[in-house]
Amino acid sequence: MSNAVNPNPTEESAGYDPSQVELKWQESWRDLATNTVDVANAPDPFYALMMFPYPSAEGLHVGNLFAFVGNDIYGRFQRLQGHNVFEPLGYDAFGIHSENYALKVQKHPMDLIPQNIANFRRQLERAGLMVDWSHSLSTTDPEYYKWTQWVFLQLLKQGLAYKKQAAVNWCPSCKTVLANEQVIGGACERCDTPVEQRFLSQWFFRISDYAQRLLGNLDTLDWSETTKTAQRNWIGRSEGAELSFVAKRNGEQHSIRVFTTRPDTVFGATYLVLAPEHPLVPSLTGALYKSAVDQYVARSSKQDVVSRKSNTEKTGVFTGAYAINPANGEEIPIWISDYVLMEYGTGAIMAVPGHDERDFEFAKVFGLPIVRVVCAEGEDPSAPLESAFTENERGVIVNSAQFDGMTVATAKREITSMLQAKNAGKSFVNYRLHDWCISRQRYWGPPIPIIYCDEHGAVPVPEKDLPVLLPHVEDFKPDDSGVSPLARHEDWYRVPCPTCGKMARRETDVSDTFLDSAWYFLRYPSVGIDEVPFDSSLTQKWLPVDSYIGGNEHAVLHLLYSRFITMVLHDMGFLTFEEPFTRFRAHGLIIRNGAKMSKSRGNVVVPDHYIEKWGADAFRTYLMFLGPFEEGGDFRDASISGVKRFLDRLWASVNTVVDATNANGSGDPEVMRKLHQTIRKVGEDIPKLSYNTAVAAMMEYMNSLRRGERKPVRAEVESLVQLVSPFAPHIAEELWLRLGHQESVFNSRWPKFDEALAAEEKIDLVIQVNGKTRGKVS
RNA sequence: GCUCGGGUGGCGAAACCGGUAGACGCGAGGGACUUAAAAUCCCUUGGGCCAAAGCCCAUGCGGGUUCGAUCCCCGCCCCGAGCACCA
Repeated sequence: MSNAVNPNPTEESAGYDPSQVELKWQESWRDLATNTVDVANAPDPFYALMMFPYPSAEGLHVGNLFAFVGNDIYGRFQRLQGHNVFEPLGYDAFGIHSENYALKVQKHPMDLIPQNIANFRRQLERAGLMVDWSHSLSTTDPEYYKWTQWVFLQLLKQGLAYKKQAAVNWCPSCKTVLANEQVIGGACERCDTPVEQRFLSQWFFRISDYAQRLLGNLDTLDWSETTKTAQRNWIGRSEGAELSFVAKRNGEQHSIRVFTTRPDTVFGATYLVLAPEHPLVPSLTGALYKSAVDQYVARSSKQDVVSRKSNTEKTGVFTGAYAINPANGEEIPIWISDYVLMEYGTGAIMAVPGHDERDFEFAKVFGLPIVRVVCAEGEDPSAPLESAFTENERGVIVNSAQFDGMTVATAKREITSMLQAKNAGKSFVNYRLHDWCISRQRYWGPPIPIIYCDEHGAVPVPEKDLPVLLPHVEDFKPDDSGVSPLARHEDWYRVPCPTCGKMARRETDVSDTFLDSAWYFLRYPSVGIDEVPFDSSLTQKWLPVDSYIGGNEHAVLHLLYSRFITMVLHDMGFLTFEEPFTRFRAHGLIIRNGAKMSKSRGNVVVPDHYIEKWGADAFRTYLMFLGPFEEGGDFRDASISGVKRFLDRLWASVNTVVDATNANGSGDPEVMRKLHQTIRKVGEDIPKLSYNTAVAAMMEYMNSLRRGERKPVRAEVESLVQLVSPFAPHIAEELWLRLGHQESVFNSRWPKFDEALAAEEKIDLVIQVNGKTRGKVS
């Protein structure tokens, strides 16, 4: 006999060989369509959704798998509860990511993406997910993006899509426009290049019209609190007042509107500041000041956003003009400074240096008057301010005529109504949320379905002509002309006007990837239906999504955009609900050596060889055992052996039962009690996504099952197999079969626990003296 | 700066509603089996004092409330995430 023998005996019942078991069951699930749902006829639908991945060339990494497995466990558990669980999975394959990669390796994304998808599919199947592959999709399929274009046309129809010439964030490295939310600290979120300002004509969605609804509905959603907070911050509601200051110049009156959260301090407004881009700047600037103002405006428009926003010292110029403070009739100077942003509020502020740090700093630099209008109790109202007094909780109004002595809260209200009576102000709620710029001057996305005609302007492509196919062009490299590479392809670009038939031009921009992902969950149940984006009865049946799991990196953008699109489609009568995700939980991040996994850091861990070595079941269970699902953790392979040992013991215990001639006894009372406690514990933990403690509980049970020399009986192991099945589906399926069941364990029902049995039988009475434990009586 | 998380053994972590802190796993130490190793199985494992029974200390730091605090309150320190010249 040769020494190079296979360490694993091949005899069926002898040893546990994960890969043999797993491949066998994966094939069986495929053949028997175990994971496929009859979407039209499911009596008890449950939609368990996971955020779809971007199919990168590197393949699925353990961070992705961690999230998918977490969702899979939840889905399988719901199935064992008797629901018809729909767990679809597709690919978010458009976008700058794929395009940049394609450019780098000099291949066409239309060739690359299918390869990547095939690789992902292989990895996902190997991991044993309960995915219904008959309802998969890719955002790059024309039969999908046809409807993405349709969504755009619906927003256009509602007046919620509009085009404007706008200062946009331009990434000089990616050579494209970025949405505000893709600019992180003034730099491109993808390549960290400082972002510049450019003026381009862009398509926007009026998401800011929905700010209040998007904010208000959050209170009704069962979502991770962290995610809701992030959305609230992003929407950024500020309550205050909009005030008007009148300025005169060359006999003309100009009303300058400002937004403030502190109308109570208006008596302390000693000057106004306009953003350099403010439209009134030219008409307010006096002849003497023109060259200084022009210079300043030119300088700030050239400056990139990063350095402008991180300017430490206040800079600015005087316009030569004055305005009247509507509260006290005083003339106050009008300045220009880049610390006032055109994008927020009205692009102009009233400066109250006594009670705003930035205004204080500015006033110090330019020697402008600082007036105190709020005092802490007992303070001298005439004492000069050393710094801005911004605390308003215990402030009292001073130097403000009849409002003196009021609290800040009262003065806010009273002063606003006084100004309103003078027609110089009103209460106003301002939001930080900006309209969503969806134009991208790139190739790899769905073309925006618009045709420009000299006579008829921007004409929507008729719905019957959708999709506007993205042509397969060899030359898709962006340049810095500011127009999409598609503009260089005349045969695609020139097209007759749908209205008059004269030659016209296509819109050459493609839409933002976030639009692709803002409605994909509506499509899954209807995959394969050509006539509509989502069939109304299927949608009625499956949506809103019962459980959505995804990363918190999408807490703001993707989730906000999806909610917005859903609301719009609801308002148009396409949907009966206005919130797409009933329940959302953010999973934690799997990090490696203290850092997020990324190719550039070189710390990406691919699951393939772990699955090969330990098996998908052990790897899945290990990932869940690593730490709390909603917190994630550092990836170490250290304790995977413990999980594997647990599965080995499970295998051995169940096979002992299978091999025994008479294992049908009633079970050891102590063990049975523990079993029922475990059934209860695991059943409580899974819905809470407390997977690590569920695994611990099963391990604990395994320990008590094996105590002593005794052999387990059927009653002691049968439901354990069911408890394990969401985590380790293959081994569970195999053991279930060996226990003599004809049907899949996933067609069985989650075991019930016996209340009385599961209750603690012994009560430990702890004796404490002066709060210190002094012993116990059982 | 503001808003959320979080800080517990050598490590990952558990602890319901204020009631035996450290379940479960890894690692480490010891033992059984073995010619030997691997695998498997058993025991020990927060720190300290003690021959032992037992006692003391311990959940980032300092106070407080309570018969009793990892948990509640006040004041700090550190780590992570988000927002940020947002008026």
